[in-house]
Amino acid sequence: MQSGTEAAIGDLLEGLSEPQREAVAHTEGPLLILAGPGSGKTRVVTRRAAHLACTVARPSQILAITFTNKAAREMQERIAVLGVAHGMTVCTFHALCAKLLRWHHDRAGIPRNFTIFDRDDRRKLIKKAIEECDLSSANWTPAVVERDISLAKNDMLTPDAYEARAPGWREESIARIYRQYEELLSEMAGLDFDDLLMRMAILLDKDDELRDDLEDRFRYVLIDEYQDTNASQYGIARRLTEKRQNLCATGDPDQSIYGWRGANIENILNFEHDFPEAKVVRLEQNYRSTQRILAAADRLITGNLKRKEKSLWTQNDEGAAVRVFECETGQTEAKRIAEGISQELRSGGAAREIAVFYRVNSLSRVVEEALLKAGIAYQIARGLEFYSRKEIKDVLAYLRVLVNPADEVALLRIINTPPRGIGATTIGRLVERAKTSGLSVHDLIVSGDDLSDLGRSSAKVHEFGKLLESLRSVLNLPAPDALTHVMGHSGLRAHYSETTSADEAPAQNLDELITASAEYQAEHPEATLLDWLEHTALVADVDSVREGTGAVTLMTLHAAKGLEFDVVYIVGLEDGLLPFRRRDEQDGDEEEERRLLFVGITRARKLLTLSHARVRMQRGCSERTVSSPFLEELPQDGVEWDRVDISSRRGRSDGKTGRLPDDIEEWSIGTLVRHEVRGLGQIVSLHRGAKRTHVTVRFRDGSEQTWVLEFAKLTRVDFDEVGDLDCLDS
DNA sequence: AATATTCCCGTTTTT
DNA sequence: CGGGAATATT
Repeated sequence: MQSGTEAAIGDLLEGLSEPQREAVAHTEGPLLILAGPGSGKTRVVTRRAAHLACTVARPSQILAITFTNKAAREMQERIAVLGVAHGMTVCTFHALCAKLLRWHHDRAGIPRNFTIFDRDDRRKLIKKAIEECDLSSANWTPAVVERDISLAKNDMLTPDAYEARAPGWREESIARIYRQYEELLSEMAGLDFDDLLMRMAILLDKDDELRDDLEDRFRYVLIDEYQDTNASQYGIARRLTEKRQNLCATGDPDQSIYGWRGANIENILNFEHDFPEAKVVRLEQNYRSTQRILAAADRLITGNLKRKEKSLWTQNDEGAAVRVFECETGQTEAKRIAEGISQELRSGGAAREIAVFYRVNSLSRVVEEALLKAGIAYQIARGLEFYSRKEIKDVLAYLRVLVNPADEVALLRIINTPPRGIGATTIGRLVERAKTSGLSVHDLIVSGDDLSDLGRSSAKVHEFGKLLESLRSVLNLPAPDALTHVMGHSGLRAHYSETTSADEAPAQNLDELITASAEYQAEHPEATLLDWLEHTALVADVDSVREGTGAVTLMTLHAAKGLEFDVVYIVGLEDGLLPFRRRDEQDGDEEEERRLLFVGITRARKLLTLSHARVRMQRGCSERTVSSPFLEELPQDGVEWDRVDISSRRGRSDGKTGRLPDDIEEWSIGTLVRHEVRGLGQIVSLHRGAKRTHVTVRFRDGSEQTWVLEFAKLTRVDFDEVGDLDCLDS
């Protein structure tokens, strides 16, 4: 910051386009950077942070907030290269809130040792809340209730506010469950993901002194992916920058893809209204993709009404045509992609520069199988998979209980893991007893007083209590040592080693967890066990994507945001899948789906391939598909349609997708039919609509399924044929 | 109480 | 198809 500063500042402004330079050089006051894909946003943002640190601020006064740990890490690294990172705070919203809430727990009115409840924990607790409200979880699906509560929290609605906003029979019940759930959380000193944000937003709202302190501490705030902020995050952003208005928001309305998580695209659209003094910079030149890829993206996104007009342009080459593969099944689709990738690799392409994106995780399977068969190495962006493994959650649950004894979800997980003779009835009694006595289950167990009514089990429970006591000492150890100790003394290590012959993965995963914690400890020497535990709760899928692994990357379209690859495949461009639509056909947000595809397309630098299958197998049955309307929104020029394997398809070859209408006469209730996958069945109902006929078939196992007749893979079966089929089937 | 078996249900997308 | 829960078995 002293000598050579002039030169350093000069360097930071070097080699930038005019709008980029403007953004980097901006210091005081609100700034909105509308950054199209591949427009060098990260470059601008990191340089601007460095520039601030060289001119008007100390690094410690700069706060940069991202949505994923990966983005935070990358930003930190790229600022470090510029030589000024030290002391800057770069982290995710969730990590920031967790830290601040821990630090200011007394002001927030929560215990210092709160634990973060993940999705599974939350679901268990919601289930419990539903039961305690005397509602049936058959009618009140935990998943649905969970979604509603999460959305309410993202909008910063308390149960009362939620109920007041949309009064009704359903809302009343949800609000009751919500209240009960909050009660349970607070008893257990737990916060879910949404709480981290909402509590922080509320705290900043009401605690002037704290807000003042934080505003003085963080004088320059930068928020990445502003289009994905929800009400809580927006509240935090506003409150943290009230005094100085030094908020720099970067984002792109066309890449807003988290509406389902409560993100409000209006936050970025209204930025200039919120900050009338705001300077707005548009980064529209694309440095990433070929002309043809960019043209496809640009043409597609024009279909959206809710957006800020942007004209994307590039000086890059025209490039190869965008390809559209039409395939017969998901399997042939995957096979063709594997072939394409093989070819790419043979001609010298690097595997790490190739990616496959899909709308839903379940589509990864077919692709994986095809890549495996073709001998192509791949990595999947699923960090969560590791942390959601049984053995890993078991160990972490021990630590959670040690840190926060009130954490009943974790306690019930480990009370009989590994098996120690404490069964369901005993656990039920303990929980009941805790409820009536007002003690936590943990205290009940550890206090050791008369548990004699538990009979033979009381000794085992007592023993478990002693185990917990003896493990307490690990709280002061570094994470790797604590883990080793807990794994050894709890019997988990032995438990998972015994089963080695069948499956050795669990034992290996335990080792891997120790390694991971050691890595973390090395990176953060000051960190406590609690810090590490918090860290494990806040990892995301994308965070696990490593660079330079020499493997093809597979991930969801959501996870792909912010990344780029030379070669990109996007699979499953089928109506209902992309754009995704729920089964109960209340249409989703088509504009958001379009943006999602836009995000996917714009990840590609050189070669883009979109594909769809005419028959898609999902949850065990194959169904006919309709190709995505988005495909028709692509430009005519520069897009090459490839329907090469269509000739190999079975059945009609007249090009019609459904049966002729007069055919329908032959289908009625009682008709015997055969389905490709499910076998023999009988039509039990038939509903004729204007365009489509819905048919419900009951199979021999008693199950029923409904299809659109025109698309169903059903064939009529004659009575005399049935005898034979019967023999075959039985 | 622990293990083996069947059955039932479902999901976008994620911090 | 696959995971988790209810159910059957030892």
